[in-house]
Amino acid sequence: MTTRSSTDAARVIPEATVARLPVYLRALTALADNGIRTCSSEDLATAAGVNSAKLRKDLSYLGSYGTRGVGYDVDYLRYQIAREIGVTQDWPVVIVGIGNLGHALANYSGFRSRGFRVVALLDADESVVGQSVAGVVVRPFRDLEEIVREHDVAIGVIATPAVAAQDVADRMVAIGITSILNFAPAVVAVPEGVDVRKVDLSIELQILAYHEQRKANGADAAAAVAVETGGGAA
Amino acid sequence: MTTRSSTDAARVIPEATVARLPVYLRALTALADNGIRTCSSEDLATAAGVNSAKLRKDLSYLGSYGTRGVGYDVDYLRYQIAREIGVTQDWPVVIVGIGNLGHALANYSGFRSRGFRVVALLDADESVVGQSVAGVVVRPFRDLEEIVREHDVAIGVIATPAVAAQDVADRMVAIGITSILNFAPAVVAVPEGVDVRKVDLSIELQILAYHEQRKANGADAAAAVAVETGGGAA
DNA sequence: CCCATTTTGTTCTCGCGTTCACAAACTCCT
DNA sequence: AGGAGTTTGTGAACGCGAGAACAAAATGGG
Ligand SMILES: NC(=O)c1ccc[n+]([C@@H]2O[C@H](COP(=O)([O-])OP(=O)(O)OC[C@H]3O[C@@H](n4cnc5c(N)ncnc54)[C@H](O)[C@@H]3O)[C@@H](O)[C@H]2O)c1
Ligand SMILES: NC(=O)c1ccc[n+]([C@@H]2O[C@H](COP(=O)([O-])OP(=O)(O)OC[C@H]3O[C@@H](n4cnc5c(N)ncnc54)[C@H](O)[C@@H]3O)[C@@H](O)[C@H]2O)c1
Repeated sequence: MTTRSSTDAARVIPEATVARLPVYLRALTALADNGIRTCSSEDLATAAGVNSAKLRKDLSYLGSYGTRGVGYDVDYLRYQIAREIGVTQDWPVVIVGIGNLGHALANYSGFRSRGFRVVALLDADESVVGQSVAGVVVRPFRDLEEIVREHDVAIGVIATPAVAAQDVADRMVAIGITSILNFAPAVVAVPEGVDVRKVDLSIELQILAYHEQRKANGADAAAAVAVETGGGAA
Repeated sequence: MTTRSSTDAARVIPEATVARLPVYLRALTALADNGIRTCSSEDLATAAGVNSAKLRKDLSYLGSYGTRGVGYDVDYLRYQIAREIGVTQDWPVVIVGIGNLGHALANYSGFRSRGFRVVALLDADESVVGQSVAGVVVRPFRDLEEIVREHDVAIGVIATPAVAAQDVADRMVAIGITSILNFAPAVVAVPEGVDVRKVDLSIELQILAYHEQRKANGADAAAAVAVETGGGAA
């Protein structure tokens, strides 16, 4: 009824699983680097920091790539996960906003090794444009459309101040970018069909602070109770 | 029965809600900056990028800080959320690994304005130690204990290469740090009672790549079907 | 060749989070 | 004062994800 290959029939991978596949991929790469050719779900789960039942369930959404009684072939599974995620070829990426963070991102070697290729660095500030960062010359933001068309870019990274984030996102969307990674602490609205993921340092720290405060309060309360009951640990 | 204040009686805030409180806090700050003194759950939900039912339910875990028929007082709610998260005072933070990313973090002004204060920058590389970054002199990693004791630091940030992450984390935990924000692409194991949060650029990009690939495949499949059925949209 | 052992793939159950829908509570206008 | 109009706070239904538990499949030894 369609020309689809049998491998993608009705496969809907849960979002929670999709978010873990890259972790498994990284763990498998680490195992391979250590010369390990086969591993059990237990081994891989430990390396990835999850429990083995969850790991097996996640992998089962991709297909049956293990061998019962044996485990998984590291290289084979690695390839299958990479194929599923879509990082067997490199994705071209543009970074907009070459300030403190943009510089760090441009210098990040992990991009290339994990399925991405920075094809351009863009900034609106004329004093930044023309600088060479990590061997790439920063180009003016207005060149975005030309670059996106030339390299068929689908993924854009926003590393501008928060006030500029929505404008940059709007421009990206208008030009045809359909996936955005946003480092600016701002909610960006995009039309249906465009994915936005947010990386927010302050939020992460504030979540830690919340739990830290609870730990302190809990300790206080426990101490208070201990005093009241006259109880003392051994 | 205890000396606890009435405000923390049996309040267990769901983790998903905790993760959104910082977003609400930021949205409220933005509203306040625009001179808005009161807002409805609908307004705030829009600013925070969530739906209003979820927002109200989240806020209800903190208490009843709104007024029916009116909405929320922006400053009052902002204070209540900040108090709940624990960012009414600043948390001292140390950053370990002053490379590309560490530099960007050290220069990030958003720390200070959101409840955190960088008390030290640390690195194991002697050629980095002594450099002044964002007005702070980088100190040798071995000074960690002294600094943590002096400033009563509970939160540490890891921005070292992946291979060093576990060692750094172990050292932090040994010294008494109980919350870690890890930027290195590595799973770090910590004892119970220590919180670790991970920020991983590559994982975020790979998740985007997965959906991007699906969009492409979906379009292909739709096109294939269109061809097969002889169907053509207007 | 058969059986014990290992390890996967899957089913089932439980709990959490999201969303809907509405009663309660407040304001403002007449 | 009373009623119309708003908006909050929450009870209930639903769906998804986590984890336990087990059947199916492969290996290797006797
Ligand atoms: N530095 C960090 O470690 C860090 C951490 C977390 C979040 N962030 C966030 O990341 C973003 C960037 O941070 P930063 O420290 O690099 O800021 P920055 O001010 O150093 O750099 C921002 C860059 O964006 C450029 N820019 C501004 N408006 C633009 C536009 N409309 N189009 C294109 N480029 C534009 C500026 O010219 C500048 O070069 C900010 O939103 C910040 O809140 C930074
Ligand atoms: N640069 C980025 O934009 C980026 C993005 C995502 C993730 N990361 C990750 O963040 C981490 C840092 O990235 P980077 O580009 O800044 O790397 P980098 O190599 O520039 O900096 C790492 C720093 O850590 C120091 N270091 C190494 N071992 C240490 C130890 N045991 N104790 C203390 N300090 C030590 C090094 O001296 C160096 O200064 C890496 O794990 C990287 O994968 C970086």
